[in-house]
Order: sequence, then C-alpha cells, then structure tokens
Amino acid sequence: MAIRFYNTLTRQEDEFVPLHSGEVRLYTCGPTVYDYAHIGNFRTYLWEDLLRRFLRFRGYRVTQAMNLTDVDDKTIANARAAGISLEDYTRRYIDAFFEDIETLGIEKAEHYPRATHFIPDMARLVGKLMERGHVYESRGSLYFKIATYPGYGRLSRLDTAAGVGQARIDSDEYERDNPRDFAVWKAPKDDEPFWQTEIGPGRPGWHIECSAMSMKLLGETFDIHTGGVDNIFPHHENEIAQSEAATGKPFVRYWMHAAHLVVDGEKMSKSRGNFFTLRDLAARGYDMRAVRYHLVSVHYRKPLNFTFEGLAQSQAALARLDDLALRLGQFGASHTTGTGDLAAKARERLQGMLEDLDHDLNTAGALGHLFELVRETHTTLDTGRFSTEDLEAVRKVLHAFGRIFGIEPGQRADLDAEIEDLIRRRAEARSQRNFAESDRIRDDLLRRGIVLEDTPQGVRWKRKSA
RNA sequence: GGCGGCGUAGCCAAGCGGUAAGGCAGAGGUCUGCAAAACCUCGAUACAUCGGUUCGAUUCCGAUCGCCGCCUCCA
Repeated sequence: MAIRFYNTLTRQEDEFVPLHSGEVRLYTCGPTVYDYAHIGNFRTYLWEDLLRRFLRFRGYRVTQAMNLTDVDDKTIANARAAGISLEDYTRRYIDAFFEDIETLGIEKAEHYPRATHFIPDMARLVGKLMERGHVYESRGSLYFKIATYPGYGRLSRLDTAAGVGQARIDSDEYERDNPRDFAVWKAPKDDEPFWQTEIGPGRPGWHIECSAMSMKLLGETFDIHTGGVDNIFPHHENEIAQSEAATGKPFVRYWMHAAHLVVDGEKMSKSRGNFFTLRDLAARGYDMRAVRYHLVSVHYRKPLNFTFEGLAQSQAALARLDDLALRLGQFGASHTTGTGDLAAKARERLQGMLEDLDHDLNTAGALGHLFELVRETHTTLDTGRFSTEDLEAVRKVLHAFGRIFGIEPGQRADLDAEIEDLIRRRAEARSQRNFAESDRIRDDLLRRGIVLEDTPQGVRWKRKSA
C-alpha cells in the first residue's frame, strides 16, 4: 500500500516516492523566536512530528531540518525594546521552544539551523541570483524580480499579473518595480544589526533564510517542505522562486500545509484573550499528553476548533487507552485458554490504522480502528479466554500507536513508598473484609490523586486525570 | 474584488458513488462488598439548503446560505 500525501503544488493526493530510496529529507518551517510559541504553532509542529514519526515507522530514514528565525523585524524591535542584544533576546525564546517540544514529546530534528548562523550562505545565494539577473537594487536593498521567474505563482495560484492594492504600494517604504517583488537582502540601518558579507552589508530577507538553509542541509532538491497554510503565500512561493532561479533545479517535491487552529471559532489573538501557550494550559492543570492527543487527533488539513470541552473529551479518550494498557500490564507470562482470535483482530486493526495513515495521515480514521480494538480486547479479556499471543498482539498495536502518535499508553510515574504502603495496607484490610478501613484508605488515596480499581487480578492504580 | 477551505448526531470527528467508523457526554442493564474500570443495549430514515448527473449521492456537478483562512508579518 503506497503512502499518499496531499501536495499543495498539485492540489491533489500524490503517491509519495522519495528522491533517494529509503530516505526522506524534510524541511519544516519553524518558529520566529520573538515570543513563546502558542498552541496554534504547536498544532503544526505536532503534525510535522507525526509525519516524521510515521515515515520512520514505515521504515524511512528521515533527515529533518527546522529553522529558527532569530533575526527579523519583530525580533529586532523586541530586543531593542527590551534593551538587550538580539542574541540575548532570542536565546530566551529558543530555550523556551526546546522546553516546550520536550514537554510535548516532539522528536528532535536532525538540524535546527538558526538564521544568524547561516548569513554567509544566504549572501552566497543572493550573489548567485545577482549573477543570473534575478535581482535589482533599490535604496541599498536587493529585490527579487518575479518577472524573471516564469513559474511564479504556481504554488499559491495567485494571479501575478494583477497587482495588489494601490494603498499597499504607496505606503511601502521601499521602491520596487512590481509590488510582489520581495527583498532578498535588506540595507543596513544604523539602529539595526547587520552583517558584512560578500554582497555588502545588510541583513537577510525572510524568505532567503529558508532557501539557503534548506538547500545547504538537505540538497538543492529535497522531498517534503511543510508549514502552516499561511506560509503558502508569500513565504513558500518566494522560496521556490529564489531557490529554483538560483539552481535551475526543482526545489521541493511535496509541499504540505497544515490548517489553522482557531479558538471558540475565532482566530487566536491576544486582544481577544483567547491566546494560549503551552505554559498557559499547564498552569490550568491540563495534561500535556492530552494536549498532544487532542491537537493530533483531527486531520491536519481541517481547521481545528480548540475548546476546553474538546480538550477534556480528548483527555477522557486518552484515559481509555491508558486503562487498557494498565489492564494488559496485569497479565503475566502464559495464558493459553484462548485461540488467538484476538491476535488476528489486532493485526487487522493495525493494518486498518496504517492504511488510514498512509492515506494523507488520516489520524482520526486510524484512531477509529484503534478504539475498535480497545473494545474487542476488553471483551475478550472479560471472557478469560485468551492466549499470550493475543496479549502480545494487542500490546504491539498499542506500542505502534505510541511510536507514531508520540503517546505511550499506560505511562505513569512511579509511586512513592508511602503510597505503596497504603495500597498494601488497604489490600490487607480488604482481604479481612474490613471494608470501612479499606474504603477510608481508598478515599485518602483519591485525595492524593491516586485512583484504585479492584480487579480479579488484584488492585490496579492510576493517577486521577484532571 | 481574487484565491482556497469548511458545514456529518448534544459535543468532537472519520467516511467521499451503493445506502452513516470511532471518541466524549447521556439513559437502562450486567459485573463488583461498595466503587471505579469494563461489557451489553439505546442515538442521525440521515450527512447546511435547493437543483442536476446517475439504476443509486453524504460522497460528483451547479447555485444559495453560513463560517473561516490567504491576498501585508503570521504555524
């Protein structure tokens, strides 16, 4: 079964075949480090992580680069407002970003290129464009002339002949031949950081950064480039233009874009008070595993309407997965009363999951198969007729889910000795049918956030979900 | 104005030509010392509306309504 991805370039699902057999080169547009990333950003990063994990699960070696934009108008302005250097300012948010992706269980990419570390490469790329006649100068800045690149507008399907509004042109501080021409190199200003390079002093335009770093790390043509839908134009369109104009080669083979997250049906914005970072959700007591589950459970090309009710629903769904894993953990080595029917079902459900994921990462569909298996497993376990093979097969599916979705079911921190002792004492009381005492201990543990469940295999504990 | 997306049960959400997966919430029941968990049963004559194509449409085409995004920095 072939993997198919929706390709923004072709506007259809294309079969995925990497350039180099067995290897995928992936560039995921990363954060501009001027502030904490918000859950909308993480919706995209989490989806990209799922893409990476899925490709790896399918046996590909993945080389991923995610850029950190540490020089642009906002970072410069904010650093100045804070009265510190650009580097000191951005380091704060770079550190926060890495903490956040750790919190969410996002796998580390192979490369996290920082724009300020690749200035010579960008200058070299601009130099190449100059040689080839794609660039003109205006007031010390260098602009890409889109009229010199015939393919311009293919990705975003914008009509380049039609100009943008007159007001836009008049208000612009730079002079350009065509309002859609864009800066590849910005003239130095006294109060802004700039670099001395082979093409003169200045700082890079936004788009040139991704072109230079992606081609340097992944090759002039690579497999997948991702980002949010808002990046389609102008960012990705411009990347294509300058990259292909410089090399004469196709830049990216599959362009994939994630739809936005909205909150209560509205765009997230600080002024509306519906702007959330990961830290905001953690402060409200939400489980980060549930946040991950929630943001990844909706198909990436559909807008995700974030609500706290929805997050609570995801938390409950995830608890069901955790409960099954915990129940499976109660069974030991050998069970041979069954026929292996459950194992067959497990293989079938895993197959279904993978087929849905093959189909443009249909996570919601895949979860449907998984929960079918959850019910089938409980039902079989209730009958008591199952084999070790059955248990192993289900565990394997849960583990596959864990690897791909980045959430291992049944994960829980260990208990401290005092809690363990209380559980033991309750079991003793209960075995003596001293229910008053056992219930008292159970209530006490519940107050400490530990839920006990009595089963034929003995007592099972878990942490109370928020 | 141009381009693109979305509208499926109380909520979330798959399916996308053959008669509606899954999750959450809810009701009843089984099990349990009691709970919890789990299991069983119950929910859309129906997929925004109206037309069209088809033997047959939620699924294709057109129109309408509603919501959202992009066209300027943005995941």
